[in-house]
Order: sequence, then structure tokens, then C-alpha cells
Amino acid sequence: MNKEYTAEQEQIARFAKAMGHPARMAILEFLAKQECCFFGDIHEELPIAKATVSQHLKELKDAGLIQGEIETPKVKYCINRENWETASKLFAKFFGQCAWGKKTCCG
Amino acid sequence: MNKEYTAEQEQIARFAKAMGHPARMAILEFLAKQECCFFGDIHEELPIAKATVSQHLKELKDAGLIQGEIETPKVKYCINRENWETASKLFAKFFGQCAWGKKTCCG
DNA sequence: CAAATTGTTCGCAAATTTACGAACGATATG
DNA sequence: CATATCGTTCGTAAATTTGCGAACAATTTG
Repeated sequence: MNKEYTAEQEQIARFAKAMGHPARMAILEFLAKQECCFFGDIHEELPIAKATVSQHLKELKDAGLIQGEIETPKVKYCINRENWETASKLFAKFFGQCAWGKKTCCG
Repeated sequence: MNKEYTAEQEQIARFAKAMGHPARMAILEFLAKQECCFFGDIHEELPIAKATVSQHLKELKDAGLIQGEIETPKVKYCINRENWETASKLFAKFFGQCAWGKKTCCG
């Protein structure tokens, strides 16, 4: 029972947690593929109620992976590119740190 | 309320979920850096009780990211390299799929 | 055999997550 | 003004997660 967690561990865990549900992965993939889109488009893609979609979007927004913007009467969502890049690098670094040689992994 | 999730979305979500806690990230980093080690070594690294460590290890094992092996009287844990590689590729693919040009992201 | 070491499992409590329908606010339309 | 559309928020229920200490099993040591 010693050390605390590093800020980087907390950060990547936050990103990972946000990605830790199929609905949220589906949302992220959908957004990543097409610049931006509206809530309704996302809802159509998913097998869950709109209230639940809204909740998942909030979590992704809180994690910093997406951002939303009101475009009356709709709401437009898109990837938060800056944080997406941050996450991308964090995960790449994480998976690249293995100590057993680059041949069998991370290649 | 339409489509279901793809197998790949489910898989990456499973990996991400397992990584979605700082303690589990710390465990993975610790293991990735040093081939293998014993339960006690992992426990020493973390600010949580052994029962909780054991639980986190079980989740990582269930997700396929690590594997354990009894080496009486200790238990040796290490990264599951095959699945680590699978995960590495899945995440790389995921973050690389953005549609807004490679210059501003994923580079 | 008694005692110590190592880690898992059990039982429990508190917090969080997931999901839904209903109600709601805001704006546009008839 | 009444209606329809769009999406969030509220309230609730069920399931899962997180964490701990105590008990436990298996082996080794005295």
C-alpha cells in the first residue's frame, strides 16, 4: 500500500473509461468518420433511448473527447481534436512501452 | 434506436473498460516495464488493499490483458503479449480513423 | 504438529453506471 | 396561441464497480 497514481495514469484511465462502453465507442467512431453531426443522427445509429444517448454524450464530453454546440433547433457534436490527439499519443506511448522487444509486440 | 454494436466496438470497449481505472493502468505499466513479477510486488506499488489488488488483477485477466501463473508459494503475473498486441493495433486503428486530415491529428 | 507466508475468496457497504419514460424548455410552424 | 420538433434533465430502478477486513486454502518453516 504505497504509491499514488501518476497524473498520466489518471488521465489515460479517464480516456479509457470513457471509451469503455460499446455505445460510446460507436459514437466516437461515427463522429470520427464524418467531421460533425447532429444528436439525431447519432441516436439513429444506436439501439438505445435518446435519454441514454444524451447521457453517453455527456460522459464523452466530460472526458474531453467530444464537444457539442447548439445550432438551433439541433445540437451539433464533433470530436474534440486537440484532446483526441492527446489521447492518441497517450495510448500509443502506453502500448509502446513494453519491455520485451519490439518484434513480438507493438510493431 | 437501430443498429447493434460491431464485434470490434465491443472488443475495444472491453479493453478500454479494463484500462479505465488508475490502479489497473498502474498495474499494466508496471508489468509492461519488467517482463513479469509477483503479486506482492504489484501490491507494494499500489495504495490499495491486497483484496482489491486481487480483484483488479482478475479484471485485467478477464479482459485478456494479463495472465497469472502459480509459482508456489507465489503467483507470477505478466502481460498477455498476444492480446496486448491485438489491443495495441485496435487502439491505433481507432485513433487513426479520423476523417479530418492527418495533419491536425493522429500524426 | 504449530506458525508463518502468499494470495484468493467471501460478505458486506457505498458509490457509480446504465437504462428508461416522462416532463421539460426552447424554438419553429400552422 | 396551439403544435410539433429537438434534445436535455429528472426521477427511478437494477446492475455493476470499488473497496475493505476477515476467513480461507496451500505450502513452507520452526
